[in-house]
Amino acid sequence: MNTNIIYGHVERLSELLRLDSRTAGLEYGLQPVQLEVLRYLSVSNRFSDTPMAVTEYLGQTKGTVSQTLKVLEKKELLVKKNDEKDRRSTHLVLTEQGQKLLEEIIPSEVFLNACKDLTGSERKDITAALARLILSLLKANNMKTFGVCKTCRYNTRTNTGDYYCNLVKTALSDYEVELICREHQAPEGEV
Amino acid sequence: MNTNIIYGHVERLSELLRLDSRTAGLEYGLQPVQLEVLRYLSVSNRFSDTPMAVTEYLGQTKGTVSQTLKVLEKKELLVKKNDEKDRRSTHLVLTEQGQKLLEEIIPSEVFLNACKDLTGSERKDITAALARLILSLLKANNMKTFGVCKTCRYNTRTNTGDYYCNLVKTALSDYEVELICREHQAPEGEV
DNA sequence: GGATATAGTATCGAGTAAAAACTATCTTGA
DNA sequence: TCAAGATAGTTTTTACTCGATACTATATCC
Repeated sequence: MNTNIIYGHVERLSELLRLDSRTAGLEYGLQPVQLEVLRYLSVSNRFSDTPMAVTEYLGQTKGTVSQTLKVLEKKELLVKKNDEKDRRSTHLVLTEQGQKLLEEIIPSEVFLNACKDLTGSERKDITAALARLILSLLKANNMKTFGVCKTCRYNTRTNTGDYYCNLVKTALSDYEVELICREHQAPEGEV
Repeated sequence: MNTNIIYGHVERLSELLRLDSRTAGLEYGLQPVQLEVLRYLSVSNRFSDTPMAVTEYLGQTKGTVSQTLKVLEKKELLVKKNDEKDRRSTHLVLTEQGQKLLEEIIPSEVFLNACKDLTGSERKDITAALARLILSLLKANNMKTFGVCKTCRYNTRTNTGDYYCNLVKTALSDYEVELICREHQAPEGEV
């Protein structure tokens, strides 16, 4: 029964966000999914900024995602850059305009007002609760966690203190370890 | 900044639920919104089971909702009954088939598995956190709370112990006070 | 070096959602 | 009391989402 209540709440919250997102994107002619893609790309690292990564993130089909990206490209909110090593693959980079638009629209005025209504400890609780639920859902869906490198089991530090990814065998900058990676794996033992 | 993280989490959760809902409804040819309408109607009271109430709940336009309802009616998951007093108004009643379908599909297997992963206290925390966030969002959107009569300021008890709504001036059964009402108002002081 | 896997695109069809125009009924106020 | 306006709901049109399917191009694996 408890589960039913949680489901109901998540459904309600989901609908409210969709409404908010739809309204926020409206004046720029952007759909909820398009905003979501922009937000994802703004925080994804260089191994995770491809159409296929977006596809996995959204859980949609690649054809659908391809369409969405085409629209965003046409609106000049992102550009496609060929991968130098793998010529099948393209990287999606937000344009300055795209980055700016995203910062303007999200979070929306309404969402910010809603958060103002919360105390600091409420925000902390809510953040933790959401993260916990998302993790369980991802696990149940056999979906990847899309966490940032800093929290990944593959991330290590060299004796000079630099970050190094053991999966792709590459050094990562202080900036990069804060970005989302499609290969992210929680440390063993955690969930 | 905290706010940005919350927004991101809600967006992610929202996308995951949508995916779940889409998958769950797929084999019955039902869309996420349609499931949402069915779920709402299954827990709404006799003042809140009209197309207009659904419209308010979803935050969509009445034309859109009218389309959705038409589909559900055609699938024989609900029937429309004329209001006896106000002939403009119709009540939406789930058919046995509709009720059964809803119970079968929602929450989905995947969602249930995700919840199994949570401890009792985690569930409690998550439920509370979601409720808190939803309330703030509704407030910021100037939307109604859609709570159950039992928690409404208009709900009172007569000296015989029966429930009575001071807004619509009607007695309510023990069953009815557990249903959602579109006129729901939190007691004064609470948010 | 040929089979297979992977990244991505193009097209089509079913469905969502808003906007605007419409009907029917109810309420209100001069 | 009856005309004006408010309310409940439908229909039509248009733009967009998303999945399915079929397609091209490149990479990988025996």
